[in-house]
Amino acid sequence: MPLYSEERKNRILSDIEQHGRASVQDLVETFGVSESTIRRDLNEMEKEKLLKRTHGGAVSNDSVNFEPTMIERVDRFYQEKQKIARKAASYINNGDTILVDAGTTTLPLVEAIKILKELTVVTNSVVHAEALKNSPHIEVVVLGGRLRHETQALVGPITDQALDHLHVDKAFLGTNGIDLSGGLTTPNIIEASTKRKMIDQATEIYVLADNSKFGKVAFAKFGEISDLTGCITDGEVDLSFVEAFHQKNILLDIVSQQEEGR
Amino acid sequence: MPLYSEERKNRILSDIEQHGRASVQDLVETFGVSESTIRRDLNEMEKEKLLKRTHGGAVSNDSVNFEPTMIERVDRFYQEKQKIARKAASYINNGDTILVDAGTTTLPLVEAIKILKELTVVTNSVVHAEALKNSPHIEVVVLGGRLRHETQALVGPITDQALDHLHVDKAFLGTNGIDLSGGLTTPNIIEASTKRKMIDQATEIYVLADNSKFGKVAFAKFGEISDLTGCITDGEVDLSFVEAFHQKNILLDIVSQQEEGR
DNA sequence: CTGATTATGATTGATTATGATTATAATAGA
DNA sequence: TCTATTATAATCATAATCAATCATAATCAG
Repeated sequence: MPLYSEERKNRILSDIEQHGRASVQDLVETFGVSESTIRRDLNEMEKEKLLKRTHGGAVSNDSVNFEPTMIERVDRFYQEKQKIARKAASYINNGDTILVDAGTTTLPLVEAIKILKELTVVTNSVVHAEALKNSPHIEVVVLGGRLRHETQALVGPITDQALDHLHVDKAFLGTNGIDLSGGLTTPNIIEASTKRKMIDQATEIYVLADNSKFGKVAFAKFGEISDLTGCITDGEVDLSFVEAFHQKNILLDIVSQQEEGR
Repeated sequence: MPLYSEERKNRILSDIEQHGRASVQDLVETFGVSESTIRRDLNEMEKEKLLKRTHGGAVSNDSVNFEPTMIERVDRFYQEKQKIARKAASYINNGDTILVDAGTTTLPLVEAIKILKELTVVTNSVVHAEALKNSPHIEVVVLGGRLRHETQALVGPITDQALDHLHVDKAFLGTNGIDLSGGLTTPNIIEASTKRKMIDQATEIYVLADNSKFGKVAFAKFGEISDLTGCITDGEVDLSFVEAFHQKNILLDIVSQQEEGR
């Protein structure tokens, strides 16, 4: 179902306010409309002083957006994560029940799935839940648990226990390390336990990992590569991984790294 | 059975508020009337500021500027709630494990307790958890559950089940109605169930209720006044309540209305 | 009853949203 | 710098949607 221009503009605006900027190309992909439409939207909103137009996109006009360095830091790999997230979103269908792990890599995913309907999203992240709080057509289920201040993730026995009683079609996890022998790893042992549980409770398991995670092994292991249904990443992936994934019949989806702006 | 136009308009409005949007075509099919009629309805309701018209349909006026309305709602009795919250905070000691119910009345409470140390805060609100995310000396536990978009509260079986395994020293609840015979009530039956569970799992139970809640009875009951340890409120409370609370030996803490300037 | 009012549906020319195209402008790379 | 690439505004075509209008039927007042 197509969005009305009002809705689209609202989402563009919140996207820009959240991330400081947006490119025409990304918005085209996000909303599935033409460049003309996006440009018209941006120009109209600029007239209303809601944002500032730039070549290739627009930036936030809001004085609320302090500290350009902060935006920069958050946005460091924003483009890559955005692309990975959009690709991951393409695996999701209307009516699915999905599980979205906490983490900065999966956060753009919940942004990307806002346009879907009749979706049930289970998450162990307060931030992800907040991002979906104004999407009335998406059923949001938050796993309980102890809030880890470091990662804003909910972890621990309450989380694992909540997962016990749930089963989802697809799980989308982040990881700190993905290695052929070391498997899937993360620095925190309690988060690893929760991630493991997520794998157990999902039919299909996808990992979102930018290419810097490949070949890395962190402290706590939460799964093997063979546990996966697929992995979505970007950039150059070592041939050994490509072969190993192919041999195990695991999907390896690599989004192109064509850079833009800045 | 033909609908009267008023009835149709009401249903269109609730449809839009529920789903955030509606298309002329869908409404035509839903109500079996012509496009002209639907457009007239929508235009009239737009004049009354009940919704926002778009090409092809209409979107909710609330969801478009959800943020301001939410802030507005929070701010409505902000001064009063602030005072009630500060008073409630005085019942909390370092080292306590407390439960804070979702709601606009209890939100200032978590702001007020940030200064305390060694506190464990259990909450069923994503918003409350977010407010505490940068307080590393406070252990935050989020109850899981389905996110109710209307109140941003987590409710349902997952929430209740998470509560099963917890016990807290003090619970701080909001309520929509507090009445001598009607007890404690709230409009939503699922939220009532969660509130009931909270009462069961706490040693001391406090209700935060501004004076407009007294004598009100909402749809779903979650407890009796005799369940309470105390009630913190403001303004003028009817003498019958004062006597009843005194007789049941329940604390009734009334913060004065013109305390501190502004 | 009659005439007025109201709600509705049908018709139609006008308006809007959108995508495609193209010549121009801005940017990046050599 | 100059050139290639990319983004842009301006234009046009088209399909969807709309407002305005009129006709009809139901309802209401007297």
